[in-house]
Amino acid sequence: MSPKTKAKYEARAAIIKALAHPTRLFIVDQLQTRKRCVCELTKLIGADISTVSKHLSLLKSVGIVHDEKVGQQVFYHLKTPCVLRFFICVDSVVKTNAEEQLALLR
Amino acid sequence: MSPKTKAKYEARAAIIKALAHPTRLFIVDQLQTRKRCVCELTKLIGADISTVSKHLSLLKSVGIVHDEKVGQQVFYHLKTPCVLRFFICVDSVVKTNAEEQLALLR
DNA sequence: TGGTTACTTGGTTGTATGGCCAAATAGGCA
DNA sequence: TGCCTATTTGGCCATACAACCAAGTAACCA
Repeated sequence: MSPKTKAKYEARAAIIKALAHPTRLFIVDQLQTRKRCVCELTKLIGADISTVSKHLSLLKSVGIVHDEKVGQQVFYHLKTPCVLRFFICVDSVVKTNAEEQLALLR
Repeated sequence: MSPKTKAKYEARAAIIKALAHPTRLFIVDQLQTRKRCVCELTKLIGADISTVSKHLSLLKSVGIVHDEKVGQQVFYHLKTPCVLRFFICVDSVVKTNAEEQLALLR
């Protein structure tokens, strides 16, 4: 693989890696409808606020979300809604896997 | 997050995680046109064959690729081409990031 | 059967990640 | 100013990942 090709796939992988965590997927899903502050997401997720903050800053660093400070709160919103369409594909893979598992038991 | 919700996002994350590596993204891209054997992919990638084999087995374990033994060779093919569409979105994120970087320099 | 090729698996090592706690920063309000 | 709330950052620890090498398995061929 040439250095140029490698760089291309590394750039892509960095973004996909940012999505490759259950909590961050949940966050993206929650931001689908509207922007939310860190405190709200923290309540929904049920983890330490520092953990949630780090997940958000990772999503922000790769350009998936954007943040906006309003008073003391920081609101995050989804910058690239196209990632949501991917979930449909992912869910179809999950479903197919489950069906194949079932088929093996028959 | 309820245990059920958590399980849903964990299942999704496992699949996305499998894609979150430059080599595996390259493999998926290569399998887009046709199935390929491990030896061919190994040459294209330029890593140890054991490394490539492990990447393939990970992709297989989450249901993204499928393998087929023909003589001594094992051919892998893409089972879920919908993942390719995601790359378009990912590339748009990469592009937007680059443009924003440029804008900052102006 | 013995050797060669293709691939997988096990072992080891270094590095990255994710979680929490604690401390630092920043904005509002009394 | 001083306190309270919201958020980020640093430190620490446990776990997971990726790479290579070496050894094991499987199919073909002489």
